[in-house]
Amino acid sequence: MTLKQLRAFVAVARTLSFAEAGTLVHLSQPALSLAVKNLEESLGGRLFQRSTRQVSLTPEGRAFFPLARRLLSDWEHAEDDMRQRFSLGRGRVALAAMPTFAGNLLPGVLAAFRRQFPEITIEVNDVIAEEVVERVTDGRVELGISFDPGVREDLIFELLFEDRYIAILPPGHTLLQSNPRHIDWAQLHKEDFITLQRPSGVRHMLEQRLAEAGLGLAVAFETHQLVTCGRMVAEGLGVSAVPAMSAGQMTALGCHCIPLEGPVIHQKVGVIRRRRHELSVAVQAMLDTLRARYPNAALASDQREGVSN
Amino acid sequence: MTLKQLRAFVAVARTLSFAEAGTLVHLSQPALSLAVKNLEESLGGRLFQRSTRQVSLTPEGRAFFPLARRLLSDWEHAEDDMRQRFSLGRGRVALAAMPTFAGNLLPGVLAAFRRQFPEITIEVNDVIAEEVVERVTDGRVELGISFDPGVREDLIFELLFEDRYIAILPPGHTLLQSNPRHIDWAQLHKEDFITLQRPSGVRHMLEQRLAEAGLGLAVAFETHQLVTCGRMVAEGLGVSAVPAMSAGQMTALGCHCIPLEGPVIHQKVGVIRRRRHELSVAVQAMLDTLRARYPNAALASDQREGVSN
DNA sequence: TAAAAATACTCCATAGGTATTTTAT
DNA sequence: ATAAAATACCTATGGAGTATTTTTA
Repeated sequence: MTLKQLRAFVAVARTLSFAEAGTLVHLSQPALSLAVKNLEESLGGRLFQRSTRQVSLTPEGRAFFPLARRLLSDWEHAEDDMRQRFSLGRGRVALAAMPTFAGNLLPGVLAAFRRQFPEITIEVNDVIAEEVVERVTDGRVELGISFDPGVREDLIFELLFEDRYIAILPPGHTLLQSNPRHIDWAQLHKEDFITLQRPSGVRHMLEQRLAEAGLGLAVAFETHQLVTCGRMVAEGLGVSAVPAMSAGQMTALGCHCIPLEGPVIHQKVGVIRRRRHELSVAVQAMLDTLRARYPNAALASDQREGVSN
Repeated sequence: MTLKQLRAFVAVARTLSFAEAGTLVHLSQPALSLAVKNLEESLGGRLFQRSTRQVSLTPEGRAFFPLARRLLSDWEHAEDDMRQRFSLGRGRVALAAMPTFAGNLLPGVLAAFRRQFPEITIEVNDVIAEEVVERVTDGRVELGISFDPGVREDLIFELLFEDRYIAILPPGHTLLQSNPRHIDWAQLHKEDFITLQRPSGVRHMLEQRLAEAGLGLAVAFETHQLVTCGRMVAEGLGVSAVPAMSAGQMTALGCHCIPLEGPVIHQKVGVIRRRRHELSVAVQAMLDTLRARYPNAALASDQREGVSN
């Protein structure tokens, strides 16, 4: 039993005429005759009762007809589904992003992506940096956006941009009166400091870097959410240091943002994926969207990738 | 997308090796390579991520795998189902039979049939003669067993046997004292007569024939069921005339059976089917079983069929 | 007698095999 | 260096077309 035989059978069963069925399937009448004949031989019995003047289904043919139609339609659906996936007419992107990115920059990325590929469903896992890495590692998501997890045999990290810390202060704060272009960590220490509680990728990263610079944090308040922290600063409860990528959000909350130096703390933010695991077409498209959004990082990451592969 | 390509894909996806998959599908490794390559081209993307040293599924391939397996298994089930039908390994016989036949001779026929084809399901419609004809005519059953419906453009009647009426009397009845080989209708009329109520094929046929012979029925009792009639006779309430094919049943009920003459009333009992409608393989087998059971009628009915076709 | 299916015959596409090359570990 | 997939090339099967025959209403 072959596909062509099945198509031939269905066409003849619909039209009850070999010649007419031929035009339907774009085949000659003898081709249909042969196809049906071979199908009948392969199944071991007649499907049509036919004279040169009339064609009708046998009881077996009648039983086979709905079955055959179903087989063909399932076949075509499956084929279509796969073609759609490959042509980005459908598909799914599962990604994880750390909250600072997910809440600030990701929405813009997703909007751009969705404009281009409206049929692709997107699942965003808004989890802390460590969890992002974990979810990529065990395959729950194909893509992660987080800090550089360091050299890992099983992962590829591709830099998108280097983030840095900025200070957030209440508008009109004394430190701002001289209208400085930046302020130092040392200056910030004299103020009530609000920070994020552990376990937070941001907090962890921050402490590590400050320790390297010989500085510690004198913490007045701790919060769980960056939003809360921002609001507390805006209300004049203290000052804080947050990743630059959340500057927009902080300003919106009523904070004043200003670059932090002495030292400038950089952290690599990029895309993490599994090594030796091909990305689905949809996820590849998402990765391309991300790259297009952060073209300045392209050179560095390309080199990095070249080495790793 | 072709069947062979799908089989190739599934084989490779199972083994994750083109060479090994080859042995599974009885194909050479290059054949598999080509098949998968063509499938990928037809779908518009890669299904496997492969180097010469290792083969793994792409995300799309992983999504396609269960789909492909399902398509193949549905395909094979459908094929199998049809082959089974044709080889009588499965199938269905829907037939209608008038009660006298259904209750007396049919069980033996069905037992023989079932011994030979245990996988065929049988649906018996135990309905009066007229209803048998109707159910065959409108296609609710493929086969009917009843009286000859007469010349019909849309039906074929094939004689199985000629039934005749027999008298049933209580054991030790006066008519039996001379131990006769047969008795006459006229003799029966002097007794209390028990008959079947209208509408019954048997009763109808009987009255028609008696009227032709110039006889009427003086009915003492009427019943709906042949069994009731038999039991009433056995209890000495009267006598009756029933089709010979129910002789076994009547004897079992305690009646004495004896041929009825003056006149001998014959009625053709046979198989009715639709003209110009092929029988399913299963029903054809049932028809053959019936013919084998009544070989004496074969000659006559073959002639009849020769004329009618 | 005419219309439609079956058959005959030819040709070409493609699937499959063998031999060989390429590639990654 | 080796094992496995890809490629090259050839052959043969079978599917599709045209022309023709057969059949039945």
